[in-house]
Amino acid sequence: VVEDAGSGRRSSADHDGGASADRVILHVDMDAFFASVEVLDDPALLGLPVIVGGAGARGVVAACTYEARMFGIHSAMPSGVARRLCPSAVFVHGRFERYSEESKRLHAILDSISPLVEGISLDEAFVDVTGVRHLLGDGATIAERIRFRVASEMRLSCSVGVGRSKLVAKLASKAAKPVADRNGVRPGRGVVVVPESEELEFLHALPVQALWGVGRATGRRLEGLGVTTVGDMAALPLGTLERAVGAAVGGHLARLSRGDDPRPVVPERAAKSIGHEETFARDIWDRTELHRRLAPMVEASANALRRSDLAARTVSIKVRYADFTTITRSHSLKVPIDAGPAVAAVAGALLDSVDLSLGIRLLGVSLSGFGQRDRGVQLTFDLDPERAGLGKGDSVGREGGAPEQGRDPIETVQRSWESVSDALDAIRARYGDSSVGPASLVGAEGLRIRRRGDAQWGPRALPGRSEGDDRRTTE
DNA sequence: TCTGGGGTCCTATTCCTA
DNA sequence: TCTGTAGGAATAGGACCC
Repeated sequence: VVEDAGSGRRSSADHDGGASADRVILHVDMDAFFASVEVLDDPALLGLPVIVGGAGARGVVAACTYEARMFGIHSAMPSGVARRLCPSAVFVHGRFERYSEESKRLHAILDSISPLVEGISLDEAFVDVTGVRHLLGDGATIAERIRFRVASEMRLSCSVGVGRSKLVAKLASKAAKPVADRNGVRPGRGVVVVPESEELEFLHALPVQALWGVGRATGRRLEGLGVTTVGDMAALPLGTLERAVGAAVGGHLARLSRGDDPRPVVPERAAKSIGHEETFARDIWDRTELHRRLAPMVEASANALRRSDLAARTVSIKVRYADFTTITRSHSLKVPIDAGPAVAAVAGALLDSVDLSLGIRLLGVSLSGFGQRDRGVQLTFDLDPERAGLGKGDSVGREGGAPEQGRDPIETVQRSWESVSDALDAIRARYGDSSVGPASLVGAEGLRIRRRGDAQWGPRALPGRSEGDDRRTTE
């Protein structure tokens, strides 16, 4: 492991360019993670078909137990379909915070194994163990050790794939998982090791959809070429593949199909965007109402931005119409912003440019184009306050000093709210999220600042019904 | 069957500027 | 000053992942 002097970041590519034949990468994947945590916390659920996700008409399945999978239920399936397939299923609205806790425990275990751990989501991670084999044994031994520790310390189960690359490790962990179908649940192997000598045989037998990057659209296009397995793809001329799916994706897939995947395990990836979005229980046509729904998402996003010590140049909104067509509108500023009112001004203007006549099903806001927060004093060459655009008697705060004249109005909003935002953050850090915030966010139950995962799996209430509050529901 | 919320990455087009 | 061009940035959409 080599420390990169520039970024201070380490990665497994530093060994020898990443393509080494003796790399050993583990992919650790928790089994039915969210659902397993729910069963862990409520043993009465043991052995039942449990679905974590939105129970409302517009909800989807986030995770489910293997007992639910026996009915054909899987993640991302509309909840209505899941309920039809298994009317006796127990729906549980997920608890993001709780899963985050368990995820931290998983990462603590993995971090104690190797410094090269790359989290993919709450429930999976890559671990490069190339450099720790002399201490802990070969890949299979380390994989078994991880499974043992997850079982004994977390009382949960996981599957581990071992291979020379991320691609193979990931597919191997999938092969290690339990399988559920109409005939019942068959336990998985737990650990699957794919040695280099068996790599191509293992890969080529898989359907193309198994490859990371091949979803429904790409899968259909490949099927048009008669390509259904990874082996078919490896046999396809590169030009044909590139014409079918584009140069970048085509080249990438061609390499993967030959087992060529030098991507390193990179700990601590920096975020590139932060945002919130919400599907409404009923479509909304009213512009004022949409602005009202946008406000908490903007406030939460700006808040998250500042917590990460970032500011964003680009503000985007996303609108999904009743017919499911989705559009985005974005605006980039000269100066990065992080104050809620500045973001609100841009997002609000973008929303005003959108036609609402079809009815809006989903609204979201996203911030990107990150730069560091700039709280320094903006110097001006013009020291005469009159000519610098500052009226006589204007008080100049620590962020003041730059001329207001010619400045982007959004930048003016940003500058004037910076101190307030800092004060809000300080108060929230000390007294909690609901201690202070914009008056526009005060609702029936007081002030509530949104957090990631608050609206994870769709609106809770079914259209036409009152808001349901029980976390657990069955029909 | 009717589709969530958090993201990343790629591509095509348009706009701006040198 | 006008025009053509090329490259980069901005914008929008779409595919994909968990």
